[in-house]
Amino acid sequence: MNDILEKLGTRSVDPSSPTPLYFQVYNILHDSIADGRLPNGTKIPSEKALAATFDVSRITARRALDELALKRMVVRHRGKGTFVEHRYQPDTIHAPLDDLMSSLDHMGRDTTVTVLEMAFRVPGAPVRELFSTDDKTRLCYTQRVRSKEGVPFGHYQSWSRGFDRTLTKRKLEKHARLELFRMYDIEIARVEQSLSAVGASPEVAEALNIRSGKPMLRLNRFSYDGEGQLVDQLIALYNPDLFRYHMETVL
Amino acid sequence: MNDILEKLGTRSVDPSSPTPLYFQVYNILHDSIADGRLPNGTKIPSEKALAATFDVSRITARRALDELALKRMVVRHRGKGTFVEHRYQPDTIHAPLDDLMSSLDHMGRDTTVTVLEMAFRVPGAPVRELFSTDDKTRLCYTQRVRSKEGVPFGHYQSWSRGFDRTLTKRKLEKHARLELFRMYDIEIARVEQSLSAVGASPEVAEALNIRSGKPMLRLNRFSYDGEGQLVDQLIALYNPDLFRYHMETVL
DNA sequence: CACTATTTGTCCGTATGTATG
DNA sequence: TCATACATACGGACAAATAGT
Repeated sequence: MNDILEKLGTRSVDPSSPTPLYFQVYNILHDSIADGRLPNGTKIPSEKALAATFDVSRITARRALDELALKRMVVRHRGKGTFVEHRYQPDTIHAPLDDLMSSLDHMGRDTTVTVLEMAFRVPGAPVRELFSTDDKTRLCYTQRVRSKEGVPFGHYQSWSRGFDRTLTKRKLEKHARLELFRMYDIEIARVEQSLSAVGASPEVAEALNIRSGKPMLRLNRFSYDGEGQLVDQLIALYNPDLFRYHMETVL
Repeated sequence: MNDILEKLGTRSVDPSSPTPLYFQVYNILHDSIADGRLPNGTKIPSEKALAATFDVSRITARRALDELALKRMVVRHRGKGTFVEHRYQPDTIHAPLDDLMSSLDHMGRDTTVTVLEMAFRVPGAPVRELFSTDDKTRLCYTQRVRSKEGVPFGHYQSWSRGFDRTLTKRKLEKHARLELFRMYDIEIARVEQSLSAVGASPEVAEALNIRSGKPMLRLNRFSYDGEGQLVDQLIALYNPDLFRYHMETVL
C-alpha cells in the first residue's frame, strides 16, 4: 500500500506554482501509469491517502483522479477504490548512445514513420540565417512522427537544402534519411548533434497524444557539407516514457 | 522587431491547458532570456504585439511581463518599452557525448560542486530492491549541485554501497567520483546509462534557482561490480538552458 | 442480520486566482 | 481601473456502495 506511494517517485507538488495543484497531482499519476510503474489493475491510494501524501485537500486529489478517469486511464468504483486501466504497455525503445548517428535512422524495422507535412517554402529569418539563404529561396520542410506498434513516440521537424520536387511523402516514409541524402546526391561531411530537454508544444502534444508542456527529450542535429554549408537541420522530440538513449560500458 | 518574435521559437500557448495563459507566455519569454536568445538590452515587443502573436488579451501579455519584471529579468519604462536585464550570461556547457563516462567527472576545472546532503541511511523499498539489501542496511546517500561561475546547472542525487564513515562532504567536493571509488576500493566493472527528460521538482528547482516543473535533461547511471551487483545509482538533472550534451561527427 | 470502517459521490459556502472587455 | 465571469482550492457535511467482522 505504502509501496505504491513510493513508486510515484520523490516528486511532490509545489503550492507556489501557478500550475493548478490538481494538475500537478494528475501529471505525477499520469506519468507513473504511462511509463508502467503503476501497471494495469493496480489499486491507486484513496483520495484521502493521496491528499495526505501530497499535502492537498481531498477535493484536489479527487479532481486529479476524476481527470484520469475522464482520460480512461483509471476506473473508479464507489466503496472499492480507483484502479489503473490502460490497454497498451509497449516496451520503452532504447537507442544506443555510442552509435547515435546511424542508430537514429536504422532505429528499427519495427518502427514506422508518418509524414504530417512536406512542403517547399521560404523559412523564417532565424532559419534563413543558419542556411545563409535569401528571402526567396525555398527549402524542404518536413514534419514527421515515428511510432512503434501504433504508438507515436517521436516527432521530427526538419529543414533541408538540396531536395527537389521529385521527393514525395512516400519516399520519406519508406527510406531512411541517410539513404535519401545519397539518392539526391547530397553530401554530408560533418554532423553536429546536441541533446537537451524542452516542454511539448500543443502541436507536438497533439501529434504524440500527450499533454502539452510535458518534458521531452530533444535532439538537435545540424548536418554540413564539405564547404561547411548547412544542408540539413533536424529537431527531434522524444516522449521520455517510451524512448530513451541508452549506453552500456564495460570497463 | 518581427525578428525578435521569431527568436521566441515556434512555441505557442495552449488555451485548453490548465496552466494559466500568462504563465505559459512568461515561460516562453523567461526561457528565451535565460538561454541567451534574447540578450541583455534587447527590447521586448510591446504588450499589444505580444498579445497579437500569442493570441491572448493584452492584460495576459502584460501580466507575463510584470512577472518577469518582478523576477528582475526585464525592466519596464512607461512610454519606452520593456528591456532585457540579466546579469550573468554564462556559456552553455557542452559535454562530449562520445566519452560520456569520464567527461562527467572531469567535466571541467572551472565547475564547482556543493554537497547539499550526505548521510548513511536505509533507502526506501524501490531502491532496496535495486541494491538487493534488507531493510536494515544503510547506504550512502548524497545530494549535490554543480555550478559554473557561481551559477548552478546540475543536480545530483545518488545512493552508493561501499563507502564508510570516513567519507566527508569535503572529500566529495574535492574529488571526482571515479577517484573516490578508487580510494575506497570500490570496483566498477560495468556502467549503464540512459538519457531522458523530466520536470523539475520543487526541491531541485530551488537548488538550481529555476521554476519547478521546468523540463530538465535527466541522466540515470547504474554502476555494477564484477559480480553484477549494483554499487552506485545516480540521477543527474541538468538545466537545458545552461548545459547540453554535444557530439560532433566527421564523416 | 446488524455494525463498522473505508471509499467514492454529491452538496454547501467561501476565498482566491485567472481572463476578458 | 472596474466589473464580470469562470476556475481553483479549501473545509466540512452527508449519502451511497463495498467489504469484513
